[in-house]
Amino acid sequence: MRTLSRATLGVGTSLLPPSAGPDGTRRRILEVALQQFASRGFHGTSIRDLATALELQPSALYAHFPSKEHLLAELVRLGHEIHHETLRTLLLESGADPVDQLRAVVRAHARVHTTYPQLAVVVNDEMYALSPKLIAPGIALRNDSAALLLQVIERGAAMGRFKPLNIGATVAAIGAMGLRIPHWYEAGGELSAEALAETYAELALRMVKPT
Amino acid sequence: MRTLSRATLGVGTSLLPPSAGPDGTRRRILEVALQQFASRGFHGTSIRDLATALELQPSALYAHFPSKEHLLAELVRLGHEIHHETLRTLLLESGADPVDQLRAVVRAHARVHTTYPQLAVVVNDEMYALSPKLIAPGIALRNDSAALLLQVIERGAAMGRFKPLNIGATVAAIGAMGLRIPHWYEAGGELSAEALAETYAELALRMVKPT
Amino acid sequence: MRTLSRATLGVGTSLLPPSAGPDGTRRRILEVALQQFASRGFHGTSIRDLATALELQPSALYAHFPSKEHLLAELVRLGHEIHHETLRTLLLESGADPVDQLRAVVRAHARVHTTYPQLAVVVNDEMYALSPKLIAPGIALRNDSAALLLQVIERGAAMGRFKPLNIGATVAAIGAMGLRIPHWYEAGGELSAEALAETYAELALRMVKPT
Amino acid sequence: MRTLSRATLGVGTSLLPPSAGPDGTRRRILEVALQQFASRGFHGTSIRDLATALELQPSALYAHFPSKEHLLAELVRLGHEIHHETLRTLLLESGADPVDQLRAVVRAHARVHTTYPQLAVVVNDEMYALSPKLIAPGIALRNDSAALLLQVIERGAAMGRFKPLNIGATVAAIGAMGLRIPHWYEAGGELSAEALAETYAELALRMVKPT
DNA sequence: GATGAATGAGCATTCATTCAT
DNA sequence: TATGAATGAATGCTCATTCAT
Repeated sequence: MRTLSRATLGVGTSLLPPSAGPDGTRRRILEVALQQFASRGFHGTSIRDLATALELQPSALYAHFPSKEHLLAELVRLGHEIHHETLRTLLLESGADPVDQLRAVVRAHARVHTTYPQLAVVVNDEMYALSPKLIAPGIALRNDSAALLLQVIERGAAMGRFKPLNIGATVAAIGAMGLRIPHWYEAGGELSAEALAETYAELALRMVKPT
Repeated sequence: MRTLSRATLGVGTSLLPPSAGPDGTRRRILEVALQQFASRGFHGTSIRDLATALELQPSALYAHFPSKEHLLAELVRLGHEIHHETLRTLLLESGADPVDQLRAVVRAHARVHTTYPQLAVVVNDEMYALSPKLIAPGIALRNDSAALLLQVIERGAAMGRFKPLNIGATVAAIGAMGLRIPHWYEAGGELSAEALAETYAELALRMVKPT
Repeated sequence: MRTLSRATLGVGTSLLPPSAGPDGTRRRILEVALQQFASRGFHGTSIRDLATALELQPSALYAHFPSKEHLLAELVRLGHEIHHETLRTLLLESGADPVDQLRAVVRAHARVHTTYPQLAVVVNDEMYALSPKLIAPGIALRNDSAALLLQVIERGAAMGRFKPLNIGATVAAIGAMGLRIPHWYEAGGELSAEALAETYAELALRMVKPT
Repeated sequence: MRTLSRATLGVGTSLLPPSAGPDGTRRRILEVALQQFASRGFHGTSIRDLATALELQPSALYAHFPSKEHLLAELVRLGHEIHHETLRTLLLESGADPVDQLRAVVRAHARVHTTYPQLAVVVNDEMYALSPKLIAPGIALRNDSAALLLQVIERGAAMGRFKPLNIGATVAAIGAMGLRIPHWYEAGGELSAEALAETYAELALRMVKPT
C-alpha cells in the first residue's frame, strides 16, 4: 500500500548541488534516489521503485553504484559536504564579531535546508540506515558543525556579548530549528528563503540575548 | 547487517504511558515495537525482528494486532494522545498570563519529549509510513498543538506582551526545538529533564522578546 | 538450457539412509535436493528447482533449512556418516586377519557406493561448494577413512601378508575404485552389488599381492 | 562467500597442451577458465569471475568465444584430444605383448592426469554441464578409451596371459584410479609423476594377475 | 494465546549476454 | 579488440500474513 509522502518537498529547485557530478545516468540515479528516499524513506524505497522512475532495468543501477546502501551513502556524503561547505564559507565572510558570526552560521544552516530540503531530510532521517562503516564520516562532520556553533556562542559569551542560558541546550535548539525546515517550509510561498534565514538568525540572537 | 540505532534513546524510563494498557503480551508487543520502530524505523523492522525480541513466533503477534501497520497506528495514537493531554493539562494550570501560558506549553512540549522519547520519534519520523486513512487523526492532532502555540503567541502579541518576528516561523522553531530532544538528550546526564524544560521555556520567551 | 544428467543413477533404491530422519517435509526436501544436486550439481540446482519438484513455494524450504548451503551441508554430513559407519561396522566384524580386514573395508566402501550412489556423488563432487566452516568436518571424516585403509595395509605389510607397492598410491587407487562406482554402476543390471563388492575386494587383495 | 578449491591442483606445470593454440588473449582466457572451472566448477564460475582474473571487462570475452558454454566445450575438447592422443601414441609404441600394452595404456592414463590435472577434472566433472549436442563427441571419445583398455585385457585373457575377474568392473577400476589422480596427487612431492605411472601400471597388472 | 508450516509477493543482487562506440 | 552501459531473466532469500492445530 502506497502511503503519504513525508511532506511536499519543494519542487522546481535543483535537487542536488553541482558537486554531485555531471549530468548523466549516475546523476539521474542520485536525483531519483534522493527524491524517493526523502519521501518514502530508504527502507520504504526499493531498487525496483528507483528503476521504474528512471525507466531502466533494476540491474542497470549496479553499473553505477555497488549497492542500494552505497547510493544512500553517497547522498549522505553530498549532504554533509554541502552543509559543511556552506557553513564554513559564510562564517569566513562574516568577520570577527560574534553577533555577525552567529548570524552567519544560522543563516547558512537555514539556507542549506531551504535550498536542498530533500538532501537534508535524507541526511537527518535516513543516515541511520547505513552500516557503521559508512555512517562514521557523516557523524564526524555533523559533530564538527555543532562544535562550530558552540565555539561561536562560547566566544561571544566570553566576550560578554552573549548571555546564553545552558549552552548545550541552546546549540541543540538552534540546530533543531534548521533541521525541521524541510518538514514545513514551502519554497515559493509567502515567506522567502532569505527572509526565513534572516528571521532564524534574529531568533538565535534573541536566544543568546546579545546586547 | 545490523546498523547503528538512530540515537541512544533513554533507557530505564518507562517506554509507554500507563494509558497504553495493562501489562501482558499486548503491552510487551507495543513496547518492543516502539523500541525497534524508534531505532530502526518502521520499514527497517520486520515482524520477525519483533517476534525474536519477544521470544515469540511471528504468527503469535497476530492474536494481538491485525497487522504491523495497526501496531504502528496504535503507537502513533498513544503518542499523540499523551502529547495533547500533557499540553492541555499544563496550559489549564497556567492562568491567563501569555508569558505563563507560553512557558507552560513549551515546558509541556519538552517534558513529553524527555519522558517518552521513543514515542516522540515514532510519531514524528514514522507516522508517514501509515496509510492515509490511519494517518489523518494524527495530522489533525498535530495541527491542533501547533495552533495552540500560535494562539498563545498571537494573544501575547495582541496584548503587547510579545514582540515576535514572523509568527509562523517562530512557532515552527519552538516546535522543532522540542521535536529534536530525543535525538540528543540523555536522561540521567548532567542536565535534568526539568532543567531542560525550564531552559527551553526561557528560550521561547526570549524568542518572542517579552518585556 | 537443460543439460544431460551426470549419469543415470540407480532409481528404486531408497535415496537416503534411515538416519536422515523421519518422513515428512524435511526428509522430502533432503531427498529431492540429493537427487538434483547429484544430477545437476549444487550450483546447477536452484531453490526454485527444488521447490518445483516438491510442489512447494521456494520460501517454504526456509522453514526447514536456513540456507541452500546448509541443505548441502546436511547431505554431506549424512553421506560421511553412513560411509564412516559402514566401514567401522564391517571392519569390527572382520576379525584380526589383515586379508579379512582389507576385504571388509573394500567391500564396505563398494557397498556404500552402490547403496547410496547419489549421496556418494554429492559428497565427493559437491562438497567443495561448501564454505570452509561447513566443509571441515567432512574433510576430517574422509581423512579418517583413508587412514583406516592405510593402517590395514601397513599392518598387513608389517606382518608379511601384503607386499604392496607404494602404499599411498595404492590407498588412493583402492579409494578411487569405489568413488567412481556411482558413475557407471547400474543397480539391477547383470552385476549384483554384492558381486561387485566381492570383485573389488578381490582386486584390492591382488593389488597388495597377499600370499 | 568464496569456498575451498576442489583440491590443490598442481601449479607451475603448464595448464594447457600446446595444441590449445598460440599465446594471446584467447589462450589466456582458456587458461583462466580452466583454472576456475576446475576449482569452482562451471556453474560456480561466472563470466565476471573470469573477466576479473583476466583484468578484462566481461564483454571482452565475447570477442573470443561465443558463450561461456563454448569455452567449456573447447576445454573439454582439448582434454579429450590430449587424452586420446597420449593413449594412442603410447599404445602404438608398446608392441604386441598384452602386458606391455596394458602397462602402456595405464601409464598413459596416469601421465595425462598428472600432466594436465585441471583439464582432467574439467573433462570428468564438468562435462555434464554441456548441452547434449556439445557433450556427444566427448562421450564417444571416452567410450573409445574404455573400449581400448577392454580390448587389451580381453586379448590378454584370450591369450592366457591375464586371469581377470569381472572384466567390466576391472576396466572401471583401472579407469577410476587414474581419474582421481588430480584430486590427491601433488606434483613436486616425493612421488614423481613417472613413478606414479609405473606404480599404477604395476597395480593394473596385478589386478589382471598376469603370469 | 501460541505454534509451525505454508503462501505468494517482493527483496537486493547477479547472471550471461548484447551493442554502440 | 576492448569498453561501458544496458538488458531481461534468474538468483537466494525475506516479507507480512494465514491457518490448522
